[in-house]
Formats: sequence, structure tokens, C-alpha cells
Amino acid sequence: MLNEKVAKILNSIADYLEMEDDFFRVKAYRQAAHSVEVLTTDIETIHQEGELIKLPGIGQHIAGKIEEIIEKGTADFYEKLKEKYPVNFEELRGVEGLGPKTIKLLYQELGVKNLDDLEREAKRHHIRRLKGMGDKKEKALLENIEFARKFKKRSLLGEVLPLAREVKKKIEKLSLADRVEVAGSIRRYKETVGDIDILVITSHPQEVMDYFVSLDLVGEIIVQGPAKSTVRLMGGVECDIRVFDEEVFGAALMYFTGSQELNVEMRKIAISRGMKLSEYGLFKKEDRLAGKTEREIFQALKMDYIPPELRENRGEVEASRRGDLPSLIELKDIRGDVHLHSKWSDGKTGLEEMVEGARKQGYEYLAFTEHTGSLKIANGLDEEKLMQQAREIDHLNDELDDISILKGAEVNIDLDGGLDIKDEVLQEMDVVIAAMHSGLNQGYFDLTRRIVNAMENENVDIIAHPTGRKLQKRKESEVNLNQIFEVAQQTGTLLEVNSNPLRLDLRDMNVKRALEHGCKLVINTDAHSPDQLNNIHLGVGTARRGWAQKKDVVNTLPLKGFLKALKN
DNA sequence: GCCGTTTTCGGCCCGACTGTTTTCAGTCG
Repeated sequence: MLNEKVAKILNSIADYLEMEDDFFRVKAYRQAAHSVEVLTTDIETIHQEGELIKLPGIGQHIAGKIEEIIEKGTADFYEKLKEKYPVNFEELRGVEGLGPKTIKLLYQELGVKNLDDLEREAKRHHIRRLKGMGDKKEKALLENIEFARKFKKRSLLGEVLPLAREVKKKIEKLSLADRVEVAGSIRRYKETVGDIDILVITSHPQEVMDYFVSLDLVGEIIVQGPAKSTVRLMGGVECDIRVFDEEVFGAALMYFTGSQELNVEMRKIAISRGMKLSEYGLFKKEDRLAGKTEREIFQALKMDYIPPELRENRGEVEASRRGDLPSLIELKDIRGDVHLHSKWSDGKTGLEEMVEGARKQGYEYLAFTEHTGSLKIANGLDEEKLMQQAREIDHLNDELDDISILKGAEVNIDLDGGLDIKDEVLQEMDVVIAAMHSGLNQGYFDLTRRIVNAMENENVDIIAHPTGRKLQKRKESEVNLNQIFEVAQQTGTLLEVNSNPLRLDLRDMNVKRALEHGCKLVINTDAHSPDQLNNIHLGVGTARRGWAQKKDVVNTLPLKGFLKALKN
């Protein structure tokens, strides 16, 4: 799949063009990049069929660039821009307050190409002498370089969401706010998060702001005003808080939930109906038609309500206008977690503690799926041990009447695509998960073949964390997902949405692609301790971002139905 | 550079804040 590469180059071109004055050309390239990014089909296929220019925002010109990228791996135009501006744009953009115009100025006047150059020139006080710059700007840049170095990455949703909820709770406890909501990419359940956005309705803005900036979670105050304050929390994440009137809160919530791309679409729709949409409401001339709730704004624009997880401008606007949005799976639909570990392999607690954790989630069933033989590092179980655990589970089940424990294993797919547990033993298991834990750097064909081999084994019910990625650590392995989805559909193998905050694998877009291939999913936590069972909402959020409905996810079924949905 | 149930040319999302400015450019969300 070249989709990602094509989108990246188109976005880079837009970055470079931002330094020039043709603002609308920048927009065109960004729109084209977005179109490619959200594709669920292979861009090469679309190119072969001559359908590139049918994609939104892609015309003759950009289609030509894409063709070049597919055929040569790059585009001349892009190479020329790189020569013209040999700067590390991405790195410099990471510095707060440094935009394309300033980057261009700094490069042309002082030869600044990267953070080190920037720091040197700021320390020499060369920057304050430039047009439009001053001592304050120079000082701010110097301070922000440090943060750009330390926290250049976005944070993981799984880490930031609890922080956001804590801030929300504290403000609610103060009892001066009528409503507190977390907005932004957290509300959309995006896998990584830039900052925390909190919106408040209050008649005591000053007191709320004073309280907010004095929280012990706060490391540094960046901006403090009556309507908006920004702080940096301990650990480096920025947190914004904004005050709105009740009458416009829905509009504000919609606006600050984003995404940016969706906001743009929504405003265009408003304009096409002779209205104007902003964070202060939906207006016709001076009259506010809607704004109190998100729902009334959608309604006034003759659209169905779009759940936050879908707000990425990936086709949800059209679906909403057609009345064709999916009815997304919800957290409460999950009836069991079937990828769990205990002390038997590399988990932290015994079986009983995990069962108690699953009970707290309100589940009907759970499955222990320990690592197996060849995965020595995780204390993998051999056939004998697996059967021993199975007998212990039988005993436990005899004592329980409110929840069922399933016997399982997470078998390792070896370098040849074989499994490390014999079929006779796998047949005894209720749930067999197969996963790759080594050799992830092998070539494309080998990795794909390993997974396909595993799926063709009739004992294998689930492929766990199919791409093996770890957020910000290891990228998706180079597998042919189209082929994997096809075989999964044909063999009835379930694909996992793993809820581990570092994995979220399949990720949102791949969930959507899998569903378009007719695959079925299972959402698991892969918990190694009872508290990790709570991560399930991250998997559900990811599945929702991939347009998954209850019927697509088999562990929403009651036990009998679930077992029936497995192979055999 | 793209696009068209008002358009093949003239548009292209909106508002706030900051720092540099005497009316605005750049950045951010």
C-alpha cells in the first residue's frame, strides 16, 4: 500500500508551499492528501483503473504527481521544493509559535534549518533584529525549543484520557461550573492526542480559572484569561480550558471536538444553506438558529447526529446527509473479554483475581489465553501445562454460576507460519488466538504467509494484534492486509481489535477496511492484570472510529452465540 | 490547485490571540 507514502509526500508539498504565498494551493494539496489518507482501497489500484481524478480534491495536476510517486517513488516538484527549502520543517513546526512564514524568514535571513540552528541564532540575539520579530518573540522561541525537544511527540490516548477525566472531576467538585466537558481529539478517541481541551459553562469564570491554574497537576501557566486559559500539566501535556454560555455550548463543543477537517465541511454546508457556523452558533444573518446542543445544529443543517468518533471527514458527512450513518457499537454491548493472561504465563495475578475483574466489568464470560511454548520470554506454556490449566478452569467453573471461564491459548506463529502447540491440544480449547511475536521485520510476503497459514488452521479462531504495531515505537509490519482480510473472511477467522493503549491494533482505518471485506471482529484487552481490563473502552472507541457496529463484533453475543461464531 | 442543482471563473471556514505594530501578519485551534 503506497497510500501512506503518497499522502505524506502531498502533505510535505503543502508544507513547503505554505512558505510561499499561494495559500489556496496549500489547501488543495492538503485536501488531496486527506483524500488519499482516508481511502480504504489501494491507491495503485485506483491509479490502474484511471480513477484518481474521481477522488475528491484530486484533479489532473495532482493526479499526475501521484502517478509519479507510484512509478518513481517521488515527484520532481517535491524534489525541487526540498532543494529550495532544505529545512527540517516538521521539527521546526513542533516549536510553538513557529509557523511557515517565520520558518522561511529564519532560513532565508539566518540559514536556520533545524532546532539546533534556531537555538544558536536565538541565543545570539539575531532573531530579534528580523522584521516582525522582537525580543519577546525571540525569548518565547528559545523557551519553546526546549519543549519541542522534550515533548515533540503526541501523547497516547490511554495516558492522557485519565488525566483529562481527573481535571474534569476536580472542576466539577468545585461546584462553580454548571457543566464540564472534555472535547478535542480525546472525545473523538483518536489514538494519539495533542492536548487536552476542556469546556465549561459557569457564571463564575474568574474563580474557575483561578482554581484551574492552581491545581496541583499544573506544572506551568502559559496563558490565563477570563475566557481561556492554557497550562502545561506535570508530564508536559498542554491543557486548555474555555468558558462558554449555555446558549452556545453545543456549538463550542462541536467546534472544539473537531476534527478540523469536519469543521471545515460543516461550515461549507452552513454556507450553502445561507447560514454561518462558528463556535458561537449557527446563524442566519444576525439570528442564532441553533447552538445550545450539537444535535440541534445537525438538525438545523438537515443532518443526522454524527458521533464524535466518526468526525474525521472520512465519508461521515455524506452518510449523515443521506441518513445512512452506522449505529456504532457501544461499550455496554461487550459481554466478554477473550484475550487474558494470568500468572500461568506472564500475567501479574492468578485466575481468581482476573475473574473478579471481569465480573466487575459486568461480563458473562472471559477466556484465559496464555502464551505458549516457544515464547520463553513470556513463560510460555507447553501442551501439558495448558491441559493442566484447563483442568483448573473446569474446577473453577464448577463453583461459579454468574460468569463462565473459557479455556484458551495465545499460540505463537513461528517463522514458517506453523503453530507451537499441537492440533490435538488446540482442539480441546474453546478459544484459540494466534499471533506473531517475533520476526516482525521479515519481508512482506513471509509475514503475510505466516498469518494466512495460521488462519487456514481450522483450530485458530482469532488473529491477535494483526499488524504488531506499537504506537510511537514500532510501525505496522509490512503485511498484505487486503489478502489477510480476504482469507479471514473466507475462513471465518476473527480479527482482533486489541485495546492495549500501545497497540490499538487493528487501528481505526484498518477496522473499516476489514469490515468492507466482510470480516468479523473481536475486541479484547490482552490484560495482564485486573486493572487492565478497564482498557476495553479504548478498543471499543477504536472500533467505533472504524465504523463498527454491534453486529460486526462477536463478543457482543451471549456466550452460546459467541461460541457458535467461532470455527468448528 | 480544485470545483460547480445559482458558477468553467472566482471563489475557497472562522474567530481569537499575540506581538509587533499605528492597522496588521502570523499562528493556533
